[in-house]
This record gives sequence, structure tokens and C-alpha cells, in this order.
Amino acid sequence: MIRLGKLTDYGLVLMTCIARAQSQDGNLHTARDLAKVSRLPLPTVSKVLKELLRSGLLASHRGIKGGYSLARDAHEVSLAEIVSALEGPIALTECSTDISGLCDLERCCPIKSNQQIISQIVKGALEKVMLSDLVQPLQLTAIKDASGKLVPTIGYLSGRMQ
Amino acid sequence: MIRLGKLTDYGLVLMTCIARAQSQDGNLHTARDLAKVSRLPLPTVSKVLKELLRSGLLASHRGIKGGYSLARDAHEVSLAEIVSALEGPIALTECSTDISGLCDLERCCPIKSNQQIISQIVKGALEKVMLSDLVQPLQLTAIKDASGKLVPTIGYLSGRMQ
DNA sequence: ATTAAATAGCACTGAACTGGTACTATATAG
DNA sequence: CTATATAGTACCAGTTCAGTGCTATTTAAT
Repeated sequence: MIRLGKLTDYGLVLMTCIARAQSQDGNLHTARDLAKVSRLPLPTVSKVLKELLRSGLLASHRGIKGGYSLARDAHEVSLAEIVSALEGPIALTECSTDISGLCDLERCCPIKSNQQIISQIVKGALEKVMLSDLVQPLQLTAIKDASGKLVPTIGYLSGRMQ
Repeated sequence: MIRLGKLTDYGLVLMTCIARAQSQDGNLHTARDLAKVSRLPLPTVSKVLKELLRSGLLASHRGIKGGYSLARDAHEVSLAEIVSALEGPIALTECSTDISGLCDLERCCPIKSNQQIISQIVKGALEKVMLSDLVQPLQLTAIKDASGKLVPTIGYLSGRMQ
């Protein structure tokens, strides 16, 4: 299984919660409130929010009446950014990053260039989905590429899905 | 970083090695030979090959003059299959699998259905790349979908890349 | 038949990573 | 000045993973 850490999962949930609430009241949201809404333990929520802040995806305000809010509009934040913020650069293997010296095979690895491309494919897929898309239900659809093959993509539902 | 275990990485390298060699001589390949070619430690290579065998991606022949070979043509094995064989079902989070009871939020998780779709996107991307594609260099290209957006995809190089 | 070489299938271990927690410092509204 | 919130760091425990070792089984060649 291609793993995404639990904290990243929480991050997606929290960002979605903030985006949902913010579209309604536009206020700041304390870690305490978000923990209650998301039903996640407060310390963990706090930790994740700090990470998201550090990456510039959230804005914060200290002191009493403080809290967190989205730094950008939900339409302008991709899943790739959220994942990168909590997991580091998106790459399927260490070899796929630009950092060298991580892999013994580096000199002669037969598939290095291909791996980078594979990572790019996955990254591209995540870049296509925006935070705003998570606020409302999505539907998986497919389009045909130049050669007639089906390419999975996403789109909004015209009716209700669930 | 979306992680793929080292063993899975090795699996991709080994499958590629076998596919490359097989297209030339068509013989069986012993774990020992593959370890030498891939420059990976023999015990680990052996372990990975056993896994790939168990998943039906490889065929084996015991005894002296034994070895491994591809169970299917390289054109008919997708990366998704290789990854699944070594990592389990492709899903970005446990929530995305069909197994229930793994997540406390299950009852009220606000983005469960979306997560399943996200996993599907990534899985779809991996299903589009076949083992045979790894044997020769790939190039990342982009096509336009119905709405005019660019969709990352892959294609062969007309010239030399490296 | 015997032997050598190869896969099959365990079970084990050491290390790294991750999720989670605690504590202290800092800022701010009232 | 105080209560409440974030900021930052450091730490701990559990789990997972890569890697190893050992034994059984199969098979070709002698």
C-alpha cells in the first residue's frame, strides 16, 4: 500500500473542516474547536496545525480570541501541497528526489529516470485536486486521451451522490 | 513523501531486469544472477522474488538449472500490480480500503468518499504504466482533457533521451 | 542412487520511523 | 494583570520494515 501517514490524513480532514467552516462564518478556528469537530485528540490536532502553518497553508493569530484560518482560498490549495507540507516532497522512492547519495544504485540504477517520471505522474494527479474539491463530493470520471485510452480524472456531480 | 518501501523499489528494479534479459535470451534467471546484475544483496533479492512469485507475477522452476521468469508478457503487467504485490492494496490511507473498523472517524469522517476517489486517481495513474514501459526510457507528456486542462501522461521518446 | 544447486517457507532480530505527549515560551484581548 | 491561545522543542513508546538465517523440497547431472 502506498502509505500516507495518519498525520497527513488528519491534515486533510482538518483543512477540509476549516475550509467548510470558513465558507460559512469566515472566523478563526481554535485548535480546540477543530479537535471537537474532527473528533481528533487535541494535542495531535495542534501538532498538525503547526506543521500546516509552517508550510504557509494556514495563517494564525495568537492570544485570546486567536486561532487558525486558511492562508489562501480553498480553490488555490492543491492536495499535493497539503501532502507535501506533512510528508515532504512527493516522491515514491527516495531515488526519485533530487537529493543524491541516498541510493547505492545511483550510478547504475536501471530505472532511475523512469521512477522520477512515475512520481511525477502521481504528483500531477494530486495537483489536480484542490482543497475546495474536498468540501463537496467528487465523482470519478474518465476521459479519452489522444490515443483513445481512458484517463481517470475527477469532476463534480450534477446530482447527489450520497 | 508518499512512501514506497525499499523492497517494492527493489521489486521494480528486479522485474525490469528480468524483462530486459528475457526479451534477449528468454531463459530463466536465478536469484544469484539477478542479485549480481541489480547489485542488490542476494537474500533480499530472494525474498522479493518469492513475494512476486506468490502474487503470480513470476513463474519459477526449482532445482539445479532452475530460476525465475515473467509469468506474463511485460506489456501485460502494470506498475499497479507490482506495487500491490509488494505493498498490498493501493490506497493512500487505511480508510480508503474496504476494510472497516480501522478508523475511529468511520462513522462521521467528512472526507471518506473523497479519499477513496483520490486513491483511485493514484491507482489509475499506476495502472497506465506497464512493465514494458520501464524497459525503455519514458517521457512525460501532457494531453488536454475535455475541459482543456492539461493532464499528465506518458509516452515513448522518438529520439534518444539519455 | 547420490550430489550439487536452486527455490519454498518459515521465524527472528535490530533499527528506524511515526504517532502521540509533555513542557515551556510567547503573544494578546479584555 | 490575567486568562487563553498559539510556538517551539524535546521526548517516549509502539509498530513497522529491512535484512538475515535456517531448514525443507525439488531437480538436473553424474
